[in-house]
Amino acid sequence: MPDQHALAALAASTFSLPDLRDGQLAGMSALANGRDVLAVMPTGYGKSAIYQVAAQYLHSATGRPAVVVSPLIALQEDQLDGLAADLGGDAAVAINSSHSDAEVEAAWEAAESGTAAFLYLAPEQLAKDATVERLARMGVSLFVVDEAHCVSSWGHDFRPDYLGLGAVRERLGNPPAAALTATASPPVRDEIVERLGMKDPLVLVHGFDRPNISLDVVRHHKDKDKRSAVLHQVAALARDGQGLVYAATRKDTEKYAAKLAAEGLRAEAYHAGLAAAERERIHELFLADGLDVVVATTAFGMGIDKPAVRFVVHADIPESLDAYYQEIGRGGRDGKPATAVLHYRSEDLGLRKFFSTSTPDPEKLLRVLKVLKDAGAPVPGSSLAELTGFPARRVTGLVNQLEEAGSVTTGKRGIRLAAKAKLPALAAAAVERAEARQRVEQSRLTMMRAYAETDGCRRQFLLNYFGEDLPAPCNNCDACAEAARRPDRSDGAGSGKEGGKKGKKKYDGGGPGPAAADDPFPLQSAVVHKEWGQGLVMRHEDDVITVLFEQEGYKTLSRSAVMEHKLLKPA
DNA sequence: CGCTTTTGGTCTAAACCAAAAGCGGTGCCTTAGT
Repeated sequence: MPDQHALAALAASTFSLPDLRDGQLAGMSALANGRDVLAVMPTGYGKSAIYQVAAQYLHSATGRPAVVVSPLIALQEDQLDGLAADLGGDAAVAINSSHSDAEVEAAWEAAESGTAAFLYLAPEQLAKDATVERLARMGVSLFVVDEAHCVSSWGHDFRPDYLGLGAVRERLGNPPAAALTATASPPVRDEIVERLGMKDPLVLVHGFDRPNISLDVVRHHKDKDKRSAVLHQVAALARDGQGLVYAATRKDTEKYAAKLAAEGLRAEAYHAGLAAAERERIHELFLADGLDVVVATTAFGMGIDKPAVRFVVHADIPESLDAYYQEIGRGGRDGKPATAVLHYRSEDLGLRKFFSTSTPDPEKLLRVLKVLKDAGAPVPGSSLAELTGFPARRVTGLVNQLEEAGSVTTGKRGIRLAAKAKLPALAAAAVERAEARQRVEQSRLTMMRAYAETDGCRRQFLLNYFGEDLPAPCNNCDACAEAARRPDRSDGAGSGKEGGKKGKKKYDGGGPGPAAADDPFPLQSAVVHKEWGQGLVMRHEDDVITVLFEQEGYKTLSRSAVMEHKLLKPA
C-alpha cells in the first residue's frame, strides 16, 4: 500500500512534477490502492499524470503494465513520445494499425516481459478476442480510458466498441479503472461509471469554470447575415490573436477559410476529408503560431493543447452543451482573456438533429435475433456478420441495441439470446430502448438551444448544466452586459416577464440558480414523475424547472403546474 | 430539418420557375492493388 509521500516523490523524481495540483495526488493514491477514479479536468490540468504515476508505481511493484484506451492514434503516439522522454524508449508501447506486424509483436513482448509499463490502444483492438485473451494472460495492473466522454458520445453508433469496454475490463479480471475527460455533465459521468463497471469511484472535478472566457451569443434570422457577421467578427478578433472557428460542414469550413484568406488572414480549413499529411501540416502550423485562424469541423480538437487561443467562434450551433463547452474550452488556456461567441439561427438545429438521429430498424434487429435462435449456441460477432449478411459494423451496432435492451448478452464464446420471450418482443424492446436514447439526444440539443435563447447569465446556465453552482451572475457574458445596461432589471434575468399572475410569489424572485431553502425540489435532487419516471432536478429559472429524466432526457416543467397538479414527487 | 443542385415542364427559343432529389460529422480497421 503506497502512501501519498511515496507517490509524490515518484511524481517529482520520475515525471518532473514537484508540485501537484488539487486532486492529482488523491487520484494517484486512490488508483495505486485499487480504487476506481473518474477525473473531470481541463486539458493541461494534469489528468494524465494521475494514471501515469499510479501505473508506474504499480508496474515497479508487480511488473504488469497499464492498458490505456485512447481514441486516436495521434493521441497514442503523443503519449508515447511524452513517456519516452520521462522514462526511456520502451516504457510505453502502442498497438494500432500504424505499426507493422513486427512492431506490434515487439510491443506485445515489451509489455509481457515487464519492460513496458504502458500499453496504448483503441477500443477496436479490444474488440478482438485474441487481443483480450493475450492481455488477460499477461495480467494488467490498471485499466485507463482516456477521453472517456467518447464512451457516451461515440459508443452508441459511431464507434460501438466503446460500449464493450466494461466487458473487456471484466475479462481482464477487473483491474482498477481510471476514466479521464475534460467535459462531462452529470448524466455523462454516470454513464461512464456504469459502462465501465466502476464501483464507488473517486470522482474528481477540478478547474471546471473558466471565468476568463467571455460568453456571447449572437442571434440571426437570415443565413446570409450570419455568414457576414461571422466573417466580420473573426476579422476583428484575429487582430488580437489566434483563434478557432467551428462550422458544421466541411464545405462551410472551406468557404469561410477562403473568405478569411481573401481578407488577408492566414486561415486554413480543417476537416476529416483532408489528407492526413495536410491535417498534420495545419495542426503543426497552428501550434507554431503560423496561422491566424483554423476553420474546422468537430474533427479539430482532441489533443490540441495550445495555450494562447484568444477566440473560439461558432458559425453553427453544436449538438450539445457538452460538445460546446469542450470546444470553447480550447480558448484561453493561458488564463488570459478569451472570447467565445455562438452565432445562432434556430434553423441550424435541423442539421444537428439529422446528425444525431439513428432510428432503430425492427426488421434488421429481428434478423439478428433469428440467426441467434437458429444457431442455438453463442455466435461470435464475426460469424454473425456472415450469417446475417450485414456488414460487420452494422452488426455491432445492432447487437449493441439488442444488448442494451437485455435481449442478448455477449460472453466469452460469443453472442447469445438472453431472454426466452418471442423474438418480435425482444426486437421491440430494443427499438424502445433505442428510441429512448434518441429522445435523450434530442433533449440534449434542446438544452443547447435553451442556452442560446436564454436571457439569463450564460455562465450560470452552463455551469448549472454541469451540476455546478455559480451564486452570482458572471459579468462576463452578453446577458450580464445587457442586464448592466438596463439597471432597472435588478435581480439578474427576467423576473419582469411574468405578468400579473399571483399565487406563486413564494417561488419568485430568486432568478436562476438555487431556489429558497424550503424548495421541495432543490437542485440535483431526485424526483419522480408519473409518466416520465425517475429524474434529477437540473435547473430553476423563473417559473420553469428543468428535470433530467433517465428515459426522456431533459424536460422543462412549469413550476406552477408542478405545484398545482403535484406532477413531481421527491424520490 | 434545411440548403443546394438537378430535373422537368412550359411552350416553341431561350429562359424561367417550381418541384424533386441529394446531401450533410466525428475514426478506428482491413485488404486489394499499385
